[in-house]
Amino acid sequence: MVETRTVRASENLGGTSPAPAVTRAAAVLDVLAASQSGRLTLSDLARELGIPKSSTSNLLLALEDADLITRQGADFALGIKLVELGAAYLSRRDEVREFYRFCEEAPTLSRETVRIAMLDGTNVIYLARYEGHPAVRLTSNIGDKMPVSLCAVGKVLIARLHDHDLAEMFPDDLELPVMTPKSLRTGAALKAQLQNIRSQGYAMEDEESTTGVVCLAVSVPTRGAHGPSLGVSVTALKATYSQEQGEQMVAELQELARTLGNPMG
Amino acid sequence: MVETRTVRASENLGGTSPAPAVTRAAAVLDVLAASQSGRLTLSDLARELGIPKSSTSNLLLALEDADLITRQGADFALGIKLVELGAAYLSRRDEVREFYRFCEEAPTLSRETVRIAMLDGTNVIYLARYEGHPAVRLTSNIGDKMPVSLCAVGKVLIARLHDHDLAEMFPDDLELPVMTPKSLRTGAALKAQLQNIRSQGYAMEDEESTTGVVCLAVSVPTRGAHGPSLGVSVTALKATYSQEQGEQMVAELQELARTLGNPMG
DNA sequence: AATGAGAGTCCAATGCACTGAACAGAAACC
DNA sequence: GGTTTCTGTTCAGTGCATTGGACTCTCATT
Repeated sequence: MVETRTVRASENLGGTSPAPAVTRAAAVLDVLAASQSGRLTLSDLARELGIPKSSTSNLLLALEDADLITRQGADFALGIKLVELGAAYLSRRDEVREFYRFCEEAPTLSRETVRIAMLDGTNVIYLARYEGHPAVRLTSNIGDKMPVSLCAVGKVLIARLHDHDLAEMFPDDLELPVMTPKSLRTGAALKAQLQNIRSQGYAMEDEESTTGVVCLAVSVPTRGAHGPSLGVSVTALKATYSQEQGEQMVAELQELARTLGNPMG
Repeated sequence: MVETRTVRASENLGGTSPAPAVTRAAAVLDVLAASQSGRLTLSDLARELGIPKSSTSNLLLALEDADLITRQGADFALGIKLVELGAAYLSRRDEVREFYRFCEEAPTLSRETVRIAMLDGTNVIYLARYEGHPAVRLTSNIGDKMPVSLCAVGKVLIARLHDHDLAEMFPDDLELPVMTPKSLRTGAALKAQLQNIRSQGYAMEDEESTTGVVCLAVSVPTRGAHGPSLGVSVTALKATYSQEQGEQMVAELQELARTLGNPMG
């Protein structure tokens, strides 16, 4: 945490930014979310954001007033209102409801750990998790972010993008985050897999984020003009994973994806 | 939705409000979260908030820029960033992690549906849910809000408050929200239960929010000076519920509460 | 076509939110 | 005790964000 980023009106190059206080307030939330302990003092935040303490004080008062942050003694932390707003977002996505319904009734998936995720830049965010049979106890929670290169859903979702976008997001020499010895290490390695994923219609992750764990994922056709990129995945233990079981799970995932893509549910 | 509330600097009576743009931006999020469809146009929002369209436009641009809202054609909706921030909040609460760990290992609770919630005004917000044996398929999700009068956790949490606070929050003649024939209907009825809850150390909900379902809840001792009011609850089917089973579950809930209240986990 | 009601955008004038510097309190150091 | 280095708060001046009204565009209705 050495770098100090300045959030000024001039930040958005190419145009003057409206409501700079809002932009800065959002930056406060980001900094709190990214901070190790989740608790920072006014001065910490002012330093981190590169804005005067007096201005920061005003921002924090307004944010606290709106319950978006809480004051804990001298420290500030994210507020419970954010959980509530996040839940409000999810409650509007009826894919989530349909996802649960489908998982409960699917012959194989109903006994597995299934997740639905959406693409957000070069990460995926998990929207819901179904745990039919918690053989695999996941550490990831709803709302958690994961680099696309490290999970099957991530790979299957970026496989939908155009090559020139991919080239921009993942230059050949880009160093990817590494979590296990099997993690993909460069943009080139990642892009090399995509053609294969496109032709077979699903993606696989083989111990790339967690040793001993494999994932299969399928992309959900975008419903409507403004929908996000969604994908569904199953997580299984490598030790008990078999080819036939994998094929069955992919088939059910594909049916789930079709169901979610269809506006009637 | 007839009433139009005006969000001006003078809103916070008793003092001028700093960073009014932030206060208004938070109001935008609230309105979107509260709206039926979750999608409103710029003009809708301007009307609802009682601020000029041009100002609203600026707010929305800034919010969109921060990913806190998304534009879907002419409509605006809550953004995925809120889910992410909500998850960041939860990830910092280590009570949640400990809650899961405890539930998995507890003899009885590990096979039940258990939740942890926190008090937020006259509502509780669910922070996590453990589903050991999904006999009871809950419709509530993490981040969902519930009036305290309708659930066991709510009742056990307000039982900790002082009488004068209770008198203010729940006047005798206050009409409470009703979801089943057994729901408590007035502030007086709610307060009448509290003395009993205090003396027995746990609260029960008997088909007050969902017919056929009972809940037991215990309050978690507040850890540290600035901690929120937390409670844990089990949900069971009334049909299969027995006295002995209830006693066992209360005992385990109390142990869970002690564990969570203890700073070492 | 013509009209009206809705949407969102634009821009100059202006009033208020931001800020810098000075201030005060707490804690840590020598 | 004195000094330094934190913390957060206060306030008057000023520069920029806000805003009202005019504008454009789209879509129904007559």
